[in-house]
Amino acid sequence: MSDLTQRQTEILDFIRSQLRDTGFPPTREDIARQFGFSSKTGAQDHLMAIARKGFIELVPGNARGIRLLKEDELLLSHQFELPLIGSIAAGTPITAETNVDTWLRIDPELFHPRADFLHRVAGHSMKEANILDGDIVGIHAQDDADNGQIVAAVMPHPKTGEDEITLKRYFRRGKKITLKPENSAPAYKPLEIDLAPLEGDSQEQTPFRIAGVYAGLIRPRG
Amino acid sequence: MSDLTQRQTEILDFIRSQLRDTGFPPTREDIARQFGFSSKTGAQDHLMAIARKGFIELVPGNARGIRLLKEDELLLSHQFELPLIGSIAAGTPITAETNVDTWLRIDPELFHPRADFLHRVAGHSMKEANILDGDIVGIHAQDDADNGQIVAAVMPHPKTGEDEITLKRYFRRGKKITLKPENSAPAYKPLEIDLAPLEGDSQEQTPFRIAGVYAGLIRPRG
DNA sequence: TTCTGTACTGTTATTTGGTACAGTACACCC
DNA sequence: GGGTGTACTGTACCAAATAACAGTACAGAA
Repeated sequence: MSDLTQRQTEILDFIRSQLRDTGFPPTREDIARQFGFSSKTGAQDHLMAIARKGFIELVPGNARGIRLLKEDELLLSHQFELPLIGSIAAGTPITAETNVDTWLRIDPELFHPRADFLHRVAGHSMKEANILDGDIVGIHAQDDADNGQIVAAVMPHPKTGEDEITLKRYFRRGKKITLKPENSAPAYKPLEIDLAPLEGDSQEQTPFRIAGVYAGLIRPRG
Repeated sequence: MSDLTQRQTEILDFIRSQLRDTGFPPTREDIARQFGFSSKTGAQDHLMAIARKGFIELVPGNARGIRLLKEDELLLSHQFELPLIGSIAAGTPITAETNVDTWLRIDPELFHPRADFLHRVAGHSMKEANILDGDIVGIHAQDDADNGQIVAAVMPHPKTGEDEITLKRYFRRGKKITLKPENSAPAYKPLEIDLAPLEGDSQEQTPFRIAGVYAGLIRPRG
């Protein structure tokens, strides 16, 4: 299924907003007026292109005969849902389909900052930050962080070598990064990373990156 | 606001079903055809009656210019939402409209047991159960609890006398109930309630009831 | 008894709206 | 260089749809 062009997306959005505001779809003339076309044929052409790409259905001979398709997914699934990310397949972006375990119906805007994905915490390394084993944390995607923030770090598992997400408190001083667990038990040791040896080395993959910052959590059991 | 007649209800239902099925409202002719009228004026008369009674709005000069009113609740129907309960008006059930501060888009089934409503925690009395000030807890509505469970208890505030929700760990031994905060600081003292004097006393209001059991939480900030 | 509201039929005027045809211009791909 | 797709303008026709006017019939309330 091909994608919509910029203009076609604008027009589809206008149809959506008209449906929301007025309760019925716009006419060709409504669309032409909205976008400053002097002829309704312009609108018609766009509608036929959008229909051909499968985003709407045009009902011939019916005034305002525009039916939105694939809106169930948009309205029910993705607008108010967040992907739960488990393990991360090599070379894929975090939120790639393959990494999504499931979608949970939670409004992303509930978190501050807004959550872009979720991750289920395993283990007790952040216990003293009140993040417990089994909690589902909301992560706001960004590739940098301030000192002292809790970040979702992506790095290979020491044994399996597979990329995984871990939560740690982030500190940076010059080229030295410290990822600190929030558990004072001796088993939990801060991780020190020196960026210096990696500089200019385009072959070697940086073994660590920030996927985002901690934005809150859900604890699904009483 | 007067009620609709049988026929008007049928016609309003037809408009709803057309909107659901086709994505846009019917014309006067669609309605006439559906109900076997030989003239579209019949449909028009009904529409004007339904509009006069406030159930729809007719947009003059617009084909299919029928707008459903009072449909918001029906459409987004709180299916994947939970009410956030603040203070509780005297003599109302917990989840009564008046007690609902807002609706949050969270799937009730995310919690175990299923959450029926949410409550925002104020204060640090449950700190050692890892429930912090500002957390939003999910509550599964039930009027009893097992020993050691965390419950949402409803009782009058000691100063204002207004009913409010507090979280406490619940213990019962015979007629004696203990509501225990999870904070070992000396300011937080267990509350002892003796049910015995209340028995058979129908005049006196029981000053405490269980609204439900703790089913998990959301922490909306990083 | 009259008035008001519901529930229609029948006809007609007028506007709204869909759609076809003929162009122009630009960008990208092979 | 030709083909295809996008992004429009401009004209025109005609079916779709609204809306107004004139009725009929019945039922319940004042």
